[in-house]
Amino acid sequence: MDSNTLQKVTLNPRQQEAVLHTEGPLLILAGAGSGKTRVLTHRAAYLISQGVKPWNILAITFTNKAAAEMRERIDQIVGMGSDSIWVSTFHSLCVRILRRFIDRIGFDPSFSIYDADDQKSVMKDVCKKLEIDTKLTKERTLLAAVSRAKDELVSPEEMALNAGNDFYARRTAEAYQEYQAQLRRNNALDFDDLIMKTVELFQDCPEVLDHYQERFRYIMVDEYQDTNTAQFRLVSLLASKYRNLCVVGDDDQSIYRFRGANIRNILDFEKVFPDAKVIKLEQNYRSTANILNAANDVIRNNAGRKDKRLWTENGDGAPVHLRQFQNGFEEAEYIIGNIRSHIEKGEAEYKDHAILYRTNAQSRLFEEKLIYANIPYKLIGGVNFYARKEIKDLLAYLKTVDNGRDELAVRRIINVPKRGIGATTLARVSDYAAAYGISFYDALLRADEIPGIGRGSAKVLPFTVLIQTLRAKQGNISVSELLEAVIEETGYVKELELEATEEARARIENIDELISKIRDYDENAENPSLSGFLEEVALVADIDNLEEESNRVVLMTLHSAKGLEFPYVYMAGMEEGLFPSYMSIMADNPKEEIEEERRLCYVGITRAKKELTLTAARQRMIRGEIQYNQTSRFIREIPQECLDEKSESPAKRAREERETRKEKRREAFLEARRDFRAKPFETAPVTVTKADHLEYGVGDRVRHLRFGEGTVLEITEGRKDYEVRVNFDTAGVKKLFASFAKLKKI
DNA sequence: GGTTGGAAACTTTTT
DNA sequence: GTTTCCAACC
Repeated sequence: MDSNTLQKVTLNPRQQEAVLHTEGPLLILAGAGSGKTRVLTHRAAYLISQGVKPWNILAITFTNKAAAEMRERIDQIVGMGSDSIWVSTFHSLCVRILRRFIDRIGFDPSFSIYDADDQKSVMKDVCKKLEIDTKLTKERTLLAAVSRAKDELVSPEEMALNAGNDFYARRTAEAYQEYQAQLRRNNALDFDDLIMKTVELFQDCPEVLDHYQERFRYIMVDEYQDTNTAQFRLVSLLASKYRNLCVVGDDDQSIYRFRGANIRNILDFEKVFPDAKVIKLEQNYRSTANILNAANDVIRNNAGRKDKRLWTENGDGAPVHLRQFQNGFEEAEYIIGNIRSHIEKGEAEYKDHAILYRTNAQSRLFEEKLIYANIPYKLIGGVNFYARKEIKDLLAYLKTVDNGRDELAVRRIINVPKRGIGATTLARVSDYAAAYGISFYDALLRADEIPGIGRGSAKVLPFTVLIQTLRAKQGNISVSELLEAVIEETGYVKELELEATEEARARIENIDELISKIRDYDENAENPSLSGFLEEVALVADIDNLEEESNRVVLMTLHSAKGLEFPYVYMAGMEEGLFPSYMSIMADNPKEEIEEERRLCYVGITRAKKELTLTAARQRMIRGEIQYNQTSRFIREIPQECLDEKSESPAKRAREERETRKEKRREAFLEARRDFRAKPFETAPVTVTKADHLEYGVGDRVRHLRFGEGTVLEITEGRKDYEVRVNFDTAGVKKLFASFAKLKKI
């Protein structure tokens, strides 16, 4: 590709400039919807056309999903050699580097990666050991302090020095130190360590740094506004030799300050790299003018931002809709009704709609209403699939097989299933391990030598025999066979089958999904290995599972929505105290915190392509208490002329009716949700699974979640699904799709 | 050593 | 309203 062909691929002048500027530092300030991924991918293609070797290019993103997307788009325009370009998230890049070189800084390359749950267990242990009263100082607070320190590349020793005579600061530093010691004993790193240790490695081993500097001569960083100090240092170290660093970001979309993102990284880029070229992309290709004006006028209220204003050649479009309701139920009902009317009129598909909210807790109401309305949806966020108990249990077996020093994993499963090994026995084992300087698991292997264990050792034996057998098999069998062996030997699924509750069934389904995920891994990974699989698992985020092909309404937090776009966007819960959150209003530095909330609002608004609807409720149940909230200040910041405001009439349904039905519905909801939720690892992009047969036929009596009982009038077989016509006793005749309706024969 | 019930805490966002 | 934790019981 030369600069002439570049003209043909419809890049605007600013975008072209960014693509053509290949040498030296470059800051691209890319407003929402301004085509930055386009620029990045074309830039990669242009670099290669100029003779740059594909393997000398590194592109860093924050999520696997973004990385996969960029990879795909680069493949499309680059063709040959594109797969040698490294497109990676910060975390997987670091893991890859550390697996190869971490022994240089005294770690074992087979380290485990600890998630938030694991971190909490470790910190709990630390508090016990240091006699920190967790009623006064929460593990969470300590972990947050540790995380912040790591984001800022502050070591435990430095933290101790900085603490001076402040008692709490000193205790925190002690906890940090002990926490690191425990991780090291378990041969584990937490998320923040992945970045910090890589920086440490680069600083301590110039030859390793040089190796990667030579490797990555051209570096691009996406979502630069979300980098923290450690990530910034990492990138600067890598780029310091050839100085070909291109960062793309939008200071107005910086929404991860709470996670350590340092907005100064983008605001001060030109100070750190005085020779940096700065290019602003302000033309928006995504939204209508009304939506854009709303966004511009909201964000304008923030101080200390880079000056820019998005514009578009698109038409005004519909006004931004604003609706206020009596409560959250009506809000949800309205939104779902609105979505349904788009579908019925044939204006849009399910997947064209996204419902965005501030907190995960708000999703439940929408889920309920969507189920009743027979609308397929995909929920992003909440409890991560890999954080579920059953999944963590099984993974802990695999981790124990993989890394015997991961004491946390061993302790997690030593009594799963129940083996009758008590706290006393475990304490003795622990003491023994400490006394002989061996790992917890190795101490278990010598259980019969441990004094004071008595019968305990007989109980430990079957466990160690199981693990040893699995270890012997490892290498000869695939990862999925290993997991199946674990399930078989432990009787994990059998036990759940015996329980026969709704919850147990859901757990079994999750396990089935884990099995298919591992099979998928075995078949598709380049070099499938147990450690490789565990690593992949540790680094996925829920958003990575959002498949564009699947036709479902999407539910997620405003944070998760960054980088996505939808024709119809609903921002729910636009209330003071909820959004902006109570926490931000009451913070020590409310100005800054509210500015962050405002950026979040800006992100939400700019997700919409065609129509944006803002909703609020006058009263809302929060933690079982009713709260009365005013509409969000952000609504008031939107100019009247882009708004179309209507107040909706009170609820049609009586409240008492809700109360009496509540219990029944809860059960039904839990059951339906289990079937309804999109499977995290659906391999085929089908949206419905047509059943082999239906358990009911014409003339049968059936029950529907919302419509109650009725008689089946007709069943027609479509290509993808059965269409069932039912005459409901109270609701009349309805046409339903079998896979969504979940009709039960009675 | 395991089970159970009730109190307490929790909710801002997550790679 | 839901989840987590802990003490008292079996």
